[in-house]
Amino acid sequence: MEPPKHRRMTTQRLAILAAVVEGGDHPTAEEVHERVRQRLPRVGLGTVYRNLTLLAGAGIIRLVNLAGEPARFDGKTEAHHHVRCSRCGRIEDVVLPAGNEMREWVSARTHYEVTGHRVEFTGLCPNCKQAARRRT
Amino acid sequence: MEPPKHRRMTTQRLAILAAVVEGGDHPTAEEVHERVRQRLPRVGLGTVYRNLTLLAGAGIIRLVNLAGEPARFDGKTEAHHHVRCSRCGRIEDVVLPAGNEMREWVSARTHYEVTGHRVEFTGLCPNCKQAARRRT
DNA sequence: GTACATGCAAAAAGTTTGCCGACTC
DNA sequence: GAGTCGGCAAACTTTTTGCATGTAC
Repeated sequence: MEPPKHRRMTTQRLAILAAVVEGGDHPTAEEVHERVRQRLPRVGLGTVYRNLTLLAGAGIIRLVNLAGEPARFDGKTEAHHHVRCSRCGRIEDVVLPAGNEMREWVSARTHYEVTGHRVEFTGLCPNCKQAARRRT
Repeated sequence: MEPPKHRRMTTQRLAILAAVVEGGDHPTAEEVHERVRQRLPRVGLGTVYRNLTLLAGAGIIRLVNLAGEPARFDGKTEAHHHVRCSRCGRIEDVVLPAGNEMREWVSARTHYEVTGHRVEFTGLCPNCKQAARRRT
């Protein structure tokens, strides 16, 4: 369970990183796999998953992970959210304003017809706050 | 692909509905299965999925479907969002205010230490807006 | 040379589906 | 009695993992 001490920059890892960053989109692991295989045909899907997870853990790429579909990866690590088309599944970036009327704002900005949004908060519940305090 | 014309209220369907509504929590399909099997031991997981999907489609329960975990179901159908503990996975309800400072507000209201939130918009992209118009 | 990384294949986890007999209306 | 529904098991999709070999440092 110990994380590795040193990272090695292998051909595969570099190609996987490039496939996510240079695409400028939000590929699934499977899509990354296809792209990488055009240059390195022997790369396995397991390797793709391992490296995407590792790169996301290092903060080099972002795990998008929208609900109800396979995970996607994003070369842009700055804070931003996403619009997803409920019909074709297409995903685009959205930078939220601080203020109100978010749906209208997003709709005007992206030319999507925004029909819904989901907000999900994460954090520590009261029990876990205590538990974390004890262990620190 | 045609949906059934008439719904029948079977013992199993009723028990599955009860397991979600009476629990007052956010069970996964597997958890619903366990609860139902205490009274009806021969119920299969497939039946549970079929009925949860059907009930959610009819708007009787809600599919929660947080990112990165198995789908969950919610007996409360009014508009509300969720806080999830990133440590133990516990999920609670949150009703959002219209205004700003959402994270602080959620934190004060739920006693969670809110460390992150995700916002995901859904709708129709420009292409699909046109396509939908054509078909209507 | 040593640890980390890859390839391959098997397995795990979550969900869907096909078939046929059973039950609801 | 017609048509929906449930039980069971198989299949499917996405992701993880074990193991022997390969490779960056």
